[in-house]
Amino acid sequence: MTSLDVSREAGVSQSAVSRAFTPGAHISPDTRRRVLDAAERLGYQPNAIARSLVTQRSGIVALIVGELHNPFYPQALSQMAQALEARGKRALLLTHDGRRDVQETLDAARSYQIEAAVVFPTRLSSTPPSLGDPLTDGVPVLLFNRQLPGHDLLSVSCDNHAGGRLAAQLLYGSGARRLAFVGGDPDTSTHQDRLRGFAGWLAEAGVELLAAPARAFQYDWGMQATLDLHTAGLRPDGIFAANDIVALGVLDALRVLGRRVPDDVSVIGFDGIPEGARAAYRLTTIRQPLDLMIEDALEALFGPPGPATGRLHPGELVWRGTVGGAQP
Amino acid sequence: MTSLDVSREAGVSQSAVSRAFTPGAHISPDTRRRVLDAAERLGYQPNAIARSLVTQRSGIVALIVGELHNPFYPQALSQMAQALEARGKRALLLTHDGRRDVQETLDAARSYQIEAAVVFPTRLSSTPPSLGDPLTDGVPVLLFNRQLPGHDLLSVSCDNHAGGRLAAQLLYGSGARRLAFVGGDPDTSTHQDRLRGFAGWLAEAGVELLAAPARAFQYDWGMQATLDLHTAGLRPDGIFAANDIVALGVLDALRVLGRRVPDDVSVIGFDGIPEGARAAYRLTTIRQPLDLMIEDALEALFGPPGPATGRLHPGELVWRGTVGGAQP
DNA sequence: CTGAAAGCGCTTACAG
DNA sequence: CTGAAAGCGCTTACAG
Repeated sequence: MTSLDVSREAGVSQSAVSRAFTPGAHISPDTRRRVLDAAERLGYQPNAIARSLVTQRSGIVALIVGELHNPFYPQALSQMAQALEARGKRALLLTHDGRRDVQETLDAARSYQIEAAVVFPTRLSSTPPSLGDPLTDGVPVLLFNRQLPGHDLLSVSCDNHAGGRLAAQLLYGSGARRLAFVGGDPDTSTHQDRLRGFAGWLAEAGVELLAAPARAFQYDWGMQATLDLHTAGLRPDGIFAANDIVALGVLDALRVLGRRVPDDVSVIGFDGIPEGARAAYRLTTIRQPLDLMIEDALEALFGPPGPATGRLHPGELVWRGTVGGAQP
Repeated sequence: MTSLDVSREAGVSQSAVSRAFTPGAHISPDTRRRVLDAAERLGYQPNAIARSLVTQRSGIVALIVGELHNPFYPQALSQMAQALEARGKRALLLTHDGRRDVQETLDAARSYQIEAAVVFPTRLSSTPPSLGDPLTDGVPVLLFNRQLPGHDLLSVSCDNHAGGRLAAQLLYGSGARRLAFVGGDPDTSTHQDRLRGFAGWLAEAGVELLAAPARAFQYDWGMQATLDLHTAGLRPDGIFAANDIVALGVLDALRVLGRRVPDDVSVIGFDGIPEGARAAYRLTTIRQPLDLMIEDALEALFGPPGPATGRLHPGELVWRGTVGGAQP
């Protein structure tokens, strides 16, 4: 079923059929009606592939995702896909398992004439050399929630550094003085920036950072790190977890250890995943403004050229039950 | 950068360039080498859009997802995308918010000449009339983990009915006699089949089903339903939750109520999400064999025509700590 | 406003 | 094995 079939059915030229489906094309309302009716009868739909070929605009945006352990990312992914649809774009989903190069995945995507690519974090740091300019080569590439120093890629992130400072301030404000950071993947900018902010504020306040073990953004790790901390006799009274998933592990470990939250120890996370709101946790956290970040990402990719890199969005404090003292 | 550019660089015809990139094409190793080298130098990649147009095979498969509240689905989605890539297909991600018709989403996808579509469940039941044959119209459509009676769609599911029976048997085996089902979305086949299996087995055993409240596949609902059950004085000693997410809510409610698991009450879930394995839950559950289901889905879509509908995979018992008695 | 025609970048008979 | 040519289903100057 092609536009030619429709043109015959409607008694017009094939060009007219094309115009009827092109918003803003010069075509009389009457002709458009006839074409649309004929198309309806025949169940015709324009072939987006053919259109892409001639217009040189595929309308396709690559979404590259790694492991989806952290519930923050499926949500980001699905909201991004929706936002893309709202702009008339299509999302091509590509997975990246961390073993191969992101560049390879991008190359594969590029054969579909993608207009842009959004990379959702995995352990990006392991492959920076290849993530240089050749990658962008024509298509804008945006890192969501990661930054790669020394590379000229677009990027939209939460202000992790400021979030780290805020976490320190809040924990300090709750009265805690024996403070620990339970990190995530130490090779990621999110981990690094949050830690820098946290440690920086503490240093300025003259408070020692008790410990900062790091390994992975995972529940199990949060639990184990907390257990280890106590085995080592460190017994912090304030813990900043690198993200919410880790924080949940921290909280469950504290439960096992019999330490009361927030009476004995205050805990704060980062991300704002729905799970943290559950009655079993009531996690106080710094929420990433996902809606804004996604809007901004699309703006960076498709809007007028602006600052090429590192758009930062302040996190929002979500005050629940795991940090002691009064809400600031 | 087109095949013509490469042909000039390599000193061959444009056809030769095409053949060099077509596996199994008749081309001398020498010519192929020359072309590939030239392509490498110029950074050429075949245009998949143009290829799709002429071969009439886009290699694109639509993945239609709704809300991703249940962590089971992001995982299914990402594994499906990977499995597709392994077969040389591409995943076009489309969202379906439940307000609009699935048919609309599919129509939009079809303009990209998709070769197949996989629909991940949302509240599908609300739109059955439109999910008829016109939808399949050329492209095979597969419902993942849902069945739509009266429609001739492909479908791959866990054997929910058998799973429900197993849950009843296990709970009964643990000594429980006051049994409740905490349902999910009552309009879905997963909810319905699990309940039928559960209630059926109990009926045969002559055990009364205490209650079967249902609303949504969500943590909060699991919690609320359990609280309600106890407020109503029902105090079950065995609970089958419609899925794991609901089961976690059930467990947290029981914790709040001070009822010990599995001493006072046994709980079993369905799905096998990683979260259920956490120390805070140790949920006994019936795991859906995701890998097998995905393989089977691809087989149904791209393999030789087989039984058109309703492939069922038995769930696997994952014995952890929330059902009393010995492991069967 | 409308139609005939060129052309987007490929694949694939066809002839050699 | 190789090249010239037709054609996939569209959009878009171009002329009317």
